[in-house]
Amino acid sequence: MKRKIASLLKDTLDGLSTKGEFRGPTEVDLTRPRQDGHGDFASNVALAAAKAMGVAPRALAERIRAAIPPSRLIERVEVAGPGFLNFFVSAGAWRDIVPEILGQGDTFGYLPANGKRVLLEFVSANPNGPLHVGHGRGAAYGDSLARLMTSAGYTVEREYYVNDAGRQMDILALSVWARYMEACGQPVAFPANGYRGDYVHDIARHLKEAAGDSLIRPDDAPVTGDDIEAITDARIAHLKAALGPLYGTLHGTGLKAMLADIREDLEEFGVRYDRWYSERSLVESGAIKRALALLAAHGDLYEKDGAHWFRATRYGDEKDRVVVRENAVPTYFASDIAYHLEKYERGYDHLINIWGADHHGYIPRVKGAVTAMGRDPARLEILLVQFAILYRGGQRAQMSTRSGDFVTLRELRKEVGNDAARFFYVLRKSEQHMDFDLDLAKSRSNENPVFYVQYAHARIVSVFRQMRERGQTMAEPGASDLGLLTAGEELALLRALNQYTQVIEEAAETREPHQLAYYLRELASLLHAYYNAQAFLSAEDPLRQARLTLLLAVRQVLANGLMVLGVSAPEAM
RNA sequence: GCGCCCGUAGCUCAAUGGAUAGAGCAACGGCCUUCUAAGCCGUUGGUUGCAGGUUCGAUUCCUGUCGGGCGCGCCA
Repeated sequence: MKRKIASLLKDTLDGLSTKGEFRGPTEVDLTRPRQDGHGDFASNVALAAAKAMGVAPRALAERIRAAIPPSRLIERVEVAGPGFLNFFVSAGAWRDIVPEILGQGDTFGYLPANGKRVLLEFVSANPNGPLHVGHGRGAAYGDSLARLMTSAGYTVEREYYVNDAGRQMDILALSVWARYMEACGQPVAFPANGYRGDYVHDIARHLKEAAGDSLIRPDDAPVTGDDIEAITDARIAHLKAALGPLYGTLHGTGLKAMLADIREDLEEFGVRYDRWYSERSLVESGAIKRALALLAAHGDLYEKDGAHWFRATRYGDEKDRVVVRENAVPTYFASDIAYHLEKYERGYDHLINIWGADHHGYIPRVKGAVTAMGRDPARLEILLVQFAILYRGGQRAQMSTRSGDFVTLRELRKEVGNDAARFFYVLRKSEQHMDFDLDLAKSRSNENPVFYVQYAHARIVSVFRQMRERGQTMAEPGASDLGLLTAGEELALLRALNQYTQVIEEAAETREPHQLAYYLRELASLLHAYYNAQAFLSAEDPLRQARLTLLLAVRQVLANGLMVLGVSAPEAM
């Protein structure tokens, strides 16, 4: 609808321009006014152009108004305020959306494919513990964005980058080994910075069942000083030497167990990945060497203090960054450079990374490396999801994977259900710090707005259930006379239905799923008001048919919108 | 200290550079012999942290300042 009005206005302005009666912006800016009396759409062209033309805004607006040709779309156009043009759309034009929705069904709201391939990488949490509620926000946001962009015409692939190569995984292995030794009746000192969660015990038990006592070794690593990190590194090195090839079994057991847990958790949450991309595979394929060679060829690598450095300051970063350590082991950053190069080589039109806000300082170096390798950094979009600050019993709750003191995503899902959790997460825009009240989120109360939207859907289904119970029937939707829909609530609903496609498009382009969540709440609100104000089944026949047809369209849009957010549309509550 | 994000009603949050800044929850008053009351209708609630600037017009853009979060590893 907006597009139709905009083109009508644009044609008018073009006409005036050729007659020399208008000079101004060629792009037509059309907005939806907040206030009822200001029409359905408003344009500020007269305000914007008046100064340059040296005329009064209202007078110019009046001239434009007079030049707008009559159209069945428009009931009237008013000049208001300082010089706004307010368009009032005719009821008939609004009603056209109903057959369109019913004709397209589940695919209503899908924009034509735009041929663009997008890679969306999100969550990518280290597999050294279960996902917690902080990861849940990234998961809900990323998956909703993927669905949203799919609906907006993109071809989207979801990817999870598995950090299976680093020191953190060695620390998990060491932690599992310590618990394993305990389980074998040979307790050893638990690493000071090890992972203390219960899941480590579980993995250790499974390891004992599978490997018996074959991994028992004396805990006699030479330990000196009081540097916790150094002690841990020494123990890891010692354990690797003591276990030999069996270290791979230990490491692999921890990794596999955590990955399986994360994968199952996400799938139950409605998030399915197209690819789980292993960091280790980059080491093994030589991709890291290749990426570093590219940087070197570009003159952006140098040696200092026995390490290899990327000249990140050349690309706007605060300092240069190490890519190969003194001990010849590449850093995580080196893997990431190779990973991004590989993403570019796969030929996507656009790359999106969703990161936790704590990684924002990492952006300049990654973009810098990409630029240095001759790739266009503009094609890499990094979206940050702010932390959720957790409150439990009115107190801030600490979240630490190390200590094992955290609320898992699985626990939250079990308490509130997937629907409530997903909706709750995407109701806040991602860059907003979010206060997550666990007691509120876990209480299955009507304070959770997802029920409000789902109830609207269930209510409509229920009307049709009642209809059948009363022995009434509904004719083909196309046969009803929608012209009978003249009540205020009906026009409000029709207007809202006309907005849906626009909401999808804007939410996708701005990467803001919360826009859709708010829209659905608004649509649900209009439905509830309609429900309370008008009778459907007891209305006279032609009117009843028209109203039921409208309800079908509303139900369809609610269902489609909820689907994009990964939330179910229940038939009954 | 430097950098990034945020600051809007009692609480949690919206608001595409536009007109009188909106919802939900909380509080208060109404609405179930008729399609689900997880609902509806109404009332109360604001110096958009503060001070400047740009603009016909600023919650939105710019500068400064205060407050909160995060980052500034040869961790990932």
